[in-house]
Amino acid sequence: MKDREKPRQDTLYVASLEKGLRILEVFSEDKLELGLSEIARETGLDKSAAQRFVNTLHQLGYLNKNAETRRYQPSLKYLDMAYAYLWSDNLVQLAMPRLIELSRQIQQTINMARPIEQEIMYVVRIPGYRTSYGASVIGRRVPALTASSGRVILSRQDEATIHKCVNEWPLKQYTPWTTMDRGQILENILTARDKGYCMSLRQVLPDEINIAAPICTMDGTPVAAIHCSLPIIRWTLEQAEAEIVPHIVETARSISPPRP
Amino acid sequence: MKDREKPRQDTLYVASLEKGLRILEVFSEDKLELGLSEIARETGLDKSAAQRFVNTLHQLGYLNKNAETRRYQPSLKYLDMAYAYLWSDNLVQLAMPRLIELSRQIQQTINMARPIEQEIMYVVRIPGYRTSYGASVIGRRVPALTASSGRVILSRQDEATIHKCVNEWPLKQYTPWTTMDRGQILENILTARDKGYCMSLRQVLPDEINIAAPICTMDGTPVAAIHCSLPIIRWTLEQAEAEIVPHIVETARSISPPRP
DNA sequence: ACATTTTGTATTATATTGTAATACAGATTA
DNA sequence: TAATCTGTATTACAATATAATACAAAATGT
Repeated sequence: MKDREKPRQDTLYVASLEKGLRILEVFSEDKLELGLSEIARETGLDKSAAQRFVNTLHQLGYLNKNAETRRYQPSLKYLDMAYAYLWSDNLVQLAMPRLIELSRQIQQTINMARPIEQEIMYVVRIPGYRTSYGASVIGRRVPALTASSGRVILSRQDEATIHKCVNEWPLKQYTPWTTMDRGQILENILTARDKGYCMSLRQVLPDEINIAAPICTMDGTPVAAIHCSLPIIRWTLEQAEAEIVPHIVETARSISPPRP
Repeated sequence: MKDREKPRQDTLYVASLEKGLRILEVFSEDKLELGLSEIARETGLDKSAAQRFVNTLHQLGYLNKNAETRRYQPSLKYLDMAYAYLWSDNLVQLAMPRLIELSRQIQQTINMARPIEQEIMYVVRIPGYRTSYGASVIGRRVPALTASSGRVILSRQDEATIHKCVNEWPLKQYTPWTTMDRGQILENILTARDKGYCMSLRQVLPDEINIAAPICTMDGTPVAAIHCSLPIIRWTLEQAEAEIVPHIVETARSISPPRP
């Protein structure tokens, strides 16, 4: 916790709330269950502060306490937030029936993602046959430059923005084949811009082909993307292009949000 | 906001955190976008407090602000919580591949739910053909007595508990056919106890048959349930019993968690 | 089995932090 | 056009959250 962002020394800023939320946020894929000291360490709070905030969150029902180990875990209450979000995002609401229909048509895993900062986040996941657990969980973030959805969203920005982002945004190596060369990524994005969809190979999961198409508002601003995952052993790029791409592109096109 | 629960006048309790979380929680199915005054009204906070907390949540990125209307909405950050929860719940992790396999086998909507207080909450939803939006969103809560999953979970409690819950827990009328008679509900639960699964008709959605089976720990404690939804126009109870029930029951049985 | 460290819990005096009152401006409505 | 209803900004004040303790209970290593 070296570089603490100071969030404005404002009288309208409630620091206690931030600290409490830092604790809620600390739980993640590799921090599933934490003790008081670990929480203090990970959040940069001192022991007393951690004690008070964890206590509060426990009393409010956000953290479950394992009586034996005295360690804490996120509770079901975390999902209340997901529910609130999913209802308030009318793009998701609009898209859902079409995504279900699409998954039925092509019988493959379908995802919808939205850009957030320099990443994309999965907001809808309809698992196909043999979907891995990680690939079926909503809320997952992947660097925009690595995910086909992120690339296809970027491809709808103006060229200056594209170059800037390709050069500056973070990358993450998920598989031995994840492209770490920014030149290649740029090429992939420019191809996507011309074709209207993005195809990528083994970027996040080792055995997958991904095909993504953008969802834009009326004025052309990209606000989301849908993509499907194909097992690489059963599909060639040509097959995918012929049989899958038209469905993805058409479904994405059919989802034009009422409001940006 | 008449009956405010006082959460213990404890020096280890941070009231500011609670107030901030009250704001995060206020957004829901019918409160999708709120202005400052509305938030103040709904949470019982005064205008100044609402101002400070909303401001903080906005700066932290939890609330998106519509610049024109000056109203607030839950942001994508809400889904970070869902991600953290879903990874920390190893029952969900264990169940997911089997639920996917099940949905492939019977080609119907599959859900998994967990009990929380007097309700059940959907934690996994695998949509089938023509699934409505509300039926595909995780985090949804339904009174345990109304949902087939809730009833089948209750059916694994001891008889005294069953009677107590059936008499005291809340009901909610979702359709004209939702059972509001507690005697009938008790009967349904006792049948479920004997048969090992629960079948219910038009309880939450008007055109659905539901079949639920419990997931229990090694010592028999019910901790979750899975259930499927069948369109009532295409299935009779007899068909469902013959073709669907064995799959649901077997899948539920096969999911025995490593830890309670 | 023991000593040692780490972790969780409880209590306090202190001032920092959040508070509520107020005022004003921009929207919205009548 | 007047009258509300909003959102925003600024203040002096004190209640609230704070960090420093100390102790107990586990976990760890020898």
